[in-house]
Amino acid sequence: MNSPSKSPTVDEAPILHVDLDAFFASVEVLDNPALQGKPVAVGGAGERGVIASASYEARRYGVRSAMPSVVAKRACPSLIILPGRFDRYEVYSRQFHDVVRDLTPDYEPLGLDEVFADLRSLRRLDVRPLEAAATLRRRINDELGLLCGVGLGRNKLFAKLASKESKPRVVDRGLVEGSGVFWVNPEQEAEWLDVLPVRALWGVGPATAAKLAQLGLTWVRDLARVDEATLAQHVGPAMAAALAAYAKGDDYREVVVDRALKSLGHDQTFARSLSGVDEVREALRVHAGVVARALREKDRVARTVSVIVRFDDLSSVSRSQTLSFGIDDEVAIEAIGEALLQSVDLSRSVRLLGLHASGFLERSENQMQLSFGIETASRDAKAGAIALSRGRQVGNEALRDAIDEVRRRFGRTSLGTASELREDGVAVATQRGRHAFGPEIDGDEGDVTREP
DNA sequence: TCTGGGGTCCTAGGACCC
DNA sequence: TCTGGGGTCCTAGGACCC
Repeated sequence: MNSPSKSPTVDEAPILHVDLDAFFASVEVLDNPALQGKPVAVGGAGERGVIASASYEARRYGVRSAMPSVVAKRACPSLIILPGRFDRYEVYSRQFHDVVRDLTPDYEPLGLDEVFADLRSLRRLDVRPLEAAATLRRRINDELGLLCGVGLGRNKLFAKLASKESKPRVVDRGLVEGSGVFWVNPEQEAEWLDVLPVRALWGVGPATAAKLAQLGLTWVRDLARVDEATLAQHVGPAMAAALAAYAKGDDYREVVVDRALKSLGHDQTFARSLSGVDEVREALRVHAGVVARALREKDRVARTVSVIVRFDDLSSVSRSQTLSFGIDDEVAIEAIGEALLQSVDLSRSVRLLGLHASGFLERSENQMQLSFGIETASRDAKAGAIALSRGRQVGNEALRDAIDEVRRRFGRTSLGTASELREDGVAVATQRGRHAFGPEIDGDEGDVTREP
């Protein structure tokens, strides 16, 4: 479908998409050459593990990412499943971004192993997209030792489809080489869309595909014959608008440079489900440490804390609380988390516990929030400001008020833990000892030491 | 075969303000 | 006295992406 005689200009192929091949697994092979040529995967090896990345040798046996590890192991008994080493992948990811940045600063990462780039600012330099893509690919291979596919197109939709097309494919357990670089010529866009299942579109997963199937919509070309209002009744206005655009080959998503982080968190599925309040609380304490350290590392404070609990039947519930000020320390995050958990039925086995922070403020904004609180007499912010004036980052009083607020919302006598509340309704976390809310919290940047 | 962990975005309902 | 509509924020849940 490529027209080899023509080399598009930047205006004909403005968007580029790069996707590293089998990224995590490839890094593992680079770090341990003895793995070369073997079926390797990165993921959880336990009963509840899933595959995050699989080498092409593993893919020949049908191993795919998101596949449960037990299934993968059955498909490929010799599969070597390694735990993820995300610090390593981040090192490679940064090098990958460095190479892309040499081409253009107008790029947008997606996860660790993909980027979109907008080439239009290179117009005056007479950059030819196909040549630039080939150079990019060669450099990534030479300098990082990694293979990748590069796609070019009029927009993100076609650039991404093109990079996928450029990749090696498993056919009848054999590996078929990809072209490495692929461009969807605008004249051929319609032909492309004609043969594409809706499931191939960005944002169409199993649930949306099922809804569309009920409407008799299987192919992208089918989408062009329903009106957007009808579509919206089934998939919502935003999805309907996106699908209607994709069906015409349009995609209004821009390449967003420096997308701001909006939330961060930590989730863990336990090899053995937790049972009882004590086990869940202990896990929450560990989670709070992880989240707090991540916040401080990224120099953020968060106003909103959320917990998510998934039970053995895979149903889940979430609870969240937004404060008038931001926090970044484990004691505060844990305390809010504990208060939130009080309205969750912890008599059921807990398969997964998640703790998330969002609603970020800059540290300077947080100070303003706290100062402003004095004027508005907002209860928690005022208390926080008073505490701040004493040299503390967030005061005990502010936090206590925030926790009281959670209590008001859910009621004091929540499931499971009511008997463990102190009579004055303060400080859930003080159960474990003197560190929780006592005056010894001085809000410095160091970790609060805790008893084992 | 039975579903991870890092995230983003959307929706709907309720509270609150104007 | 009863009533409106729009905007914004918060919460809970769901879907999706890599």
